[in-house]
Amino acid sequence: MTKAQPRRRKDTRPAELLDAALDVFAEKGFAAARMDDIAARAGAAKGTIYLYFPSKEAVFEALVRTAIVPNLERAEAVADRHDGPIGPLLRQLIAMLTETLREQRIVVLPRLIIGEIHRFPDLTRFYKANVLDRGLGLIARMHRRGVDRGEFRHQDSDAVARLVVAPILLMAIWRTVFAPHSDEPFDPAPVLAAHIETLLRGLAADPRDDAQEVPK
Amino acid sequence: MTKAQPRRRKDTRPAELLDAALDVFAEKGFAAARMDDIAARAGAAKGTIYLYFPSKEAVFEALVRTAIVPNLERAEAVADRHDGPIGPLLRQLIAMLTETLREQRIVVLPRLIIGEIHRFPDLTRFYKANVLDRGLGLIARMHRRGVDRGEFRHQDSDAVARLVVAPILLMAIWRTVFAPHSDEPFDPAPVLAAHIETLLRGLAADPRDDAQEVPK
Amino acid sequence: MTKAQPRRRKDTRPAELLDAALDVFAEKGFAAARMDDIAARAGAAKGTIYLYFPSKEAVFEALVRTAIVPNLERAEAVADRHDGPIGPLLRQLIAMLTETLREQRIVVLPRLIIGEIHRFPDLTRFYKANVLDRGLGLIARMHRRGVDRGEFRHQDSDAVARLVVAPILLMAIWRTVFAPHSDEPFDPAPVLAAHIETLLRGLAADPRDDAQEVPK
Amino acid sequence: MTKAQPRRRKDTRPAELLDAALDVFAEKGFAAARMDDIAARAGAAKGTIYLYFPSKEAVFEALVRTAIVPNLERAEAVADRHDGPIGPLLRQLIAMLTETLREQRIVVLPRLIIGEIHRFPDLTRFYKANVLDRGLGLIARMHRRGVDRGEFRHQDSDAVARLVVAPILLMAIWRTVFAPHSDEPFDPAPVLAAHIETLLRGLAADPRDDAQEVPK
DNA sequence: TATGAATGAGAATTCATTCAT
DNA sequence: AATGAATGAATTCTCATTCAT
Repeated sequence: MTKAQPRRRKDTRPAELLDAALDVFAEKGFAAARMDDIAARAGAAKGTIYLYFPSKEAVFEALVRTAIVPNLERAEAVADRHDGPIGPLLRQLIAMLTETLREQRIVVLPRLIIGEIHRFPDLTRFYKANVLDRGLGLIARMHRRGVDRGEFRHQDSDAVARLVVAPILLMAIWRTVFAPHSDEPFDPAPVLAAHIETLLRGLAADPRDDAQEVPK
Repeated sequence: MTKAQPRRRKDTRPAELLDAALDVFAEKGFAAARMDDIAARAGAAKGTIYLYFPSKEAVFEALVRTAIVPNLERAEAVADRHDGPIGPLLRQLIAMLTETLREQRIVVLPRLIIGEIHRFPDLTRFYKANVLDRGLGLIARMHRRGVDRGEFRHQDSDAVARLVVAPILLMAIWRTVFAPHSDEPFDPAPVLAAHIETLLRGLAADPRDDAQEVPK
Repeated sequence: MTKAQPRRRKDTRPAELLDAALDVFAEKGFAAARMDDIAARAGAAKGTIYLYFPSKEAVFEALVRTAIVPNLERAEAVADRHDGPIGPLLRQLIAMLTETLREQRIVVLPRLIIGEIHRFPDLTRFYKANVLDRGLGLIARMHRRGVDRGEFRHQDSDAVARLVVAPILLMAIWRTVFAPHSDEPFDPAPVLAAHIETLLRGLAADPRDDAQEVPK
Repeated sequence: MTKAQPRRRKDTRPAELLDAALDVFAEKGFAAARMDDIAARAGAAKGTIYLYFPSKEAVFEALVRTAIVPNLERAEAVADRHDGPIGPLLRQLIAMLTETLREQRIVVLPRLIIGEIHRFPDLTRFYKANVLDRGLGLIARMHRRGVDRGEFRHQDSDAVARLVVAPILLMAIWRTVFAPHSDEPFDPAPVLAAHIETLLRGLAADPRDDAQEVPK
């Protein structure tokens, strides 16, 4: 009954569909998301999705593959350009990650990935290699640089990298899973402040160095 | 046409079924888990589940409601009994949580809950109130006690509580989601060591106090 | 959990069960009635029904077989004993049928039988032979007697018998099917009055004979 | 794995499905009718039904809502157009109803409705208001007109309306319920003749007026 | 390219029936 | 005689996928 939009630019359609898919997956999870829903939210017919993606699985994979890497590349660019003490860089990277996850659309991805990715072995490997190992590797390298500079104590840098991101990811999850069903709004600011403060003190070679204010 | 073998196990059956459900949900997620699978793994017929739980949703709810609170109560008992410096208590609580999540059966729960609980508003509220707020509250109280004793710096105790658990939960998730699809085995020990070390230094009023070894 | 009533008199149990079955079938129809419901309403356990009836079908059959014939026999007794003009006898038989169907428990039977009996070929034959043909036959014989006495016009007595019972059965159906969902209560009295009045005038050899009042 | 053959029949499909549903409901009753059966008889797949009706209940409702009203409207048109004595009109209306119910497809509806409609409260109200009250109202109005013209005796017209239809409905029920399980074929003609004859004599102000032959 | 009617495998749920106690 | 836990066949409904238009 609906007349198709005259002609959709073939090259923007996939992105529109993935955009819609993100919303629907976020709302219902992978299994409960219906292709109909995704199509409807993208203003397309169900069959149209199959012109661009061979299956529902493929939609999920494409979504995960495309949604995060660009953000990671921005972080890498910042780190590459950086010079000088590592503490402030770490603050900045944490701020970037936090900022990314503040965006309403993206914040659901950690939950979605944690909840659903285990059924996609290929995607899991891709994600681990191209997002997690790469992102954690970046932070680990920065930490190692800080150790080399005498700024940080000597610690297992790969382990430290996990400590850096854990509270931020958990806040994102909290916001999508529990905050919507809670009475009081959740304010991430104090947690973020405590995280940076505690982390940098905990990492510092001489903790006294790091009594600066939390930015943001 | 029917083969009945009533083994008169009315009182043990629910636990057996939830046990089986934990495995199946862990393996497939909520949506992909089939009642047939759960029944089969419990050595029962499909219909038997419905003698004890009115729906698949109810099985999930019962599982989440019963699986965690006992562990939390053990932690509370330890904290109640504790006297003296808080640092070692915090180490002990972290060790308990880690130990609980080391058990193969339970480790999947964080992933399962994060991935699926959003479709169960009542359960979400229950879980937030009876597990998260309660568990985080316990840690926050301990931290506050440490601040009062002059052992810890003054910080937002509710925020700190999140920092305490975040790396441990994320390790549990890592183990169920990414480790199975990875080549190298994942060793949580160094992360745990770095976590305790960094955390206690970061929290300490005088970081130098806390140069002890990680117990593990 | 319920301790069985010490010992149920074996001979009253079937009747109690059929009594319960009547209520449950009436409320839900045959297919939607659960053996559990019937047992519960009879204060027995589900398995108990199977001590007396081999199947749900058998319960229905027993119910239909036993519920009506006694009423019919009472009518036959009245007719056998009767002497004199047939008009008043017809009034009395109509009143008896009406009275039987006024009883709340029995009124549902016409609907139940009409709705469900077609799935029970044996029962259908039994019911047709032992209730319908027998009841209609009784009325037809009475009509024929009236014709012979010169009281009624000559008409097909078998056909007339159907005319006699049709409005009464339809009122019973109306009461169970439509009256419960209606705002105004349904009053069968005027229909019954009109029926007797119209019928006896319609049958009478000389209609003028039958201008008496309707008894009610 | 799937064989799709969209024959673009969106506008005729619902009617085809209801047609099939009438047959299947007639044969098995509502509860025992399987969606598979209905689909198969309509030459469609099970899922197709759900494109047009949200549930089995909805199919039944749609069937009842659409199957009868048109017939009623034809009767109203006849009555509206009618002028002159009411007796012949009544004969004609009775003949129309009889004729409608002679059609093999429709004759099952009274049984079906009586047996199953009680589980559909909305439909029951709809049916009572739009079929029964409307149809009985039509006949009652005609009767009242006959009383006004001095053609009929004074009687409760609403009650009379029920007397008019009762034998016809019961014959329809007889034909679907008992005749198929009976040895001798059931011939409605003599009952119909007796009905019209008896009724019109019974209603007539001066019964002698109505010694005409029964048509049909 | 785009559509959406049609398909049918698949899964949750129900409940008559059985039988060990 | 009575019980009620256990069974599993049966049925509704869902939705990813196909393909004629």
